[in-house]
Amino acid sequence: MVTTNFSQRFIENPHDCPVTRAMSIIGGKWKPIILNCISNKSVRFGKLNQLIPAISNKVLANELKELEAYSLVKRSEYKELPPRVEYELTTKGKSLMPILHELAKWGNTNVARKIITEVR
Amino acid sequence: MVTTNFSQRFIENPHDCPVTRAMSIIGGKWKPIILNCISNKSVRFGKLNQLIPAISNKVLANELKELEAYSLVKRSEYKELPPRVEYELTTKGKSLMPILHELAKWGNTNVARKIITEVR
DNA sequence: AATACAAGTAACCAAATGGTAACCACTAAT
DNA sequence: ATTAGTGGTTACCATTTGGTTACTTGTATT
Repeated sequence: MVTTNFSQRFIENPHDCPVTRAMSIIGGKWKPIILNCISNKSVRFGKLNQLIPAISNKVLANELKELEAYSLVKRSEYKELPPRVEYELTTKGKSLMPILHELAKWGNTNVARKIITEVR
Repeated sequence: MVTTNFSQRFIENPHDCPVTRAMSIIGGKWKPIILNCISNKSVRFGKLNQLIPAISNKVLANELKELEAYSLVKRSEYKELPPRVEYELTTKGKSLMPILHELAKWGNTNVARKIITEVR
């Protein structure tokens, strides 16, 4: 049985640790940001690129593909002209919302703000 | 005013987004795992290396230094022989516990387990 | 005299990640 | 004929991150 507290447990296989599992799935530089952007509604590729201007379309495409492979995100292609592709959270993806919510909450604290402005 | 929901907001500066702030502080490959390991009690350097065997001591030392610079972790050096150094969460560091908790909770779900075993 | 322990550091190298710019397909509008 | 819009892909390169091994410091033990 695997528990949540690993403070004193030797982890032979890194993936026996739930935090390691979670981080290896959504721990990329951009994944939580992307997930957050599509957490309310489906969003088009181009719109995501606008919402996250610092990401290149190559990386955005890669990250979305990965999230789709994990079935956390659903890609819907509409055969229109010009083409339209929408991304949204699947039910599995929505199970990440408590994490995203806590991340956003903490990221809004003064602790986080100060670290960004003073240390980084 | 900065809100938590950015679905339709253009983010000129990435750090205007709370999720981006949070990820740029604790988003490293090892940081949440380290924080999780010291979340209950102070832990020695060598013990951390045992708890997270996949991390090299160079990287562990670097990550701890960064977390210390952010005042999320406190380093206590005991002038004994052989030397003893203990790491623990500061009050600020403890404010991360809801995130760590949600990460661990999600990492324990079947959704996460299946992604690890089937996709990665 | 050599070895061990703990907590690192230094030098060096390998791999992963990220970024840039150009390009493609399709059709409509100019 | 060219340009525009959308959602990418490809090739190439730069940066970041991570890993390995050896070394250090100081005392105690063998």
